[in-house]
Amino acid sequence: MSVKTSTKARARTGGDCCPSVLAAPLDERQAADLAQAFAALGDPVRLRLLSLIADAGEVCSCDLLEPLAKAQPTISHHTKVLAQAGLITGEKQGRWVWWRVVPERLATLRAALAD
Amino acid sequence: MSVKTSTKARARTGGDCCPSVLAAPLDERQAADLAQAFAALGDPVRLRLLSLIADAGEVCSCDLLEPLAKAQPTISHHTKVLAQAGLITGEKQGRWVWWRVVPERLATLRAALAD
DNA sequence: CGGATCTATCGACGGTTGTCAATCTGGGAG
DNA sequence: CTCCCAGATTGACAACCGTCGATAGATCCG
Repeated sequence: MSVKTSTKARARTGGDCCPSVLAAPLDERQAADLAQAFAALGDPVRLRLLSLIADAGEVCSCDLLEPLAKAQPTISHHTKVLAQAGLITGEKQGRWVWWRVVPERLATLRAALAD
Repeated sequence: MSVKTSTKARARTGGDCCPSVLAAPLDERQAADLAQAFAALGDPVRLRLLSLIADAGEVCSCDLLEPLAKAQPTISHHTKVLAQAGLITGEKQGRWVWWRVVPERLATLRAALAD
């Protein structure tokens, strides 16, 4: 199976770098990676969370509690999911954690939806 | 709060047409709509299913059973989820249902990940 | 009509997920 | 050192999700 997919897929998608859903059938590995990222976006609270971080540039978790109206462990859970999907990154400074979006990861997902 | 967000958001996103996660904080409605679509993409089997449909242009469900190695009700379930998210559309012809992708919906999601 | 085929629906089962109260950790502030 | 605060972790619970066997509906063929 590797022979069949490699030639076709590489020619159209450029290999494993940035697979596209539309260009050629995904193998299990690519599908699993992309699915994890899309699943992270598949929750309204996380989407708004990401949106708030993007809008502010840098946000500490404490600033997210009020606009999202969720308990602190819930916010912590969601930031963890987004971070594990590579969509945000957190830098600890003193007592606070400063969250920022990872534009490259978003670009990867955008590319996956394009041909 | 409606005053604050309406002016800002409309100016940067063009209203409810094609909201962007990065441009301005999403309201609950936009977040819920986008989250449903991204959640539909958040499963490896559905991603590969979408990929197969896109690659073939038009596919009947029976051609999806073998490459995905899933039972027929499972395939039917996944096509339903993708269709409800607006990502694919099915046209019944005789005994078969021909599935096609909806490029406009994918474009909406791509726009949501851009600024 | 009767049998065959494609698809959708139902019911059930196990696993995952979103949520929060309670608790733990670690880094300032006094 | 002690207290306080930001954040992570744990445990628990309900809700949801992916999967499949069984079944039902629809359509074609002989």
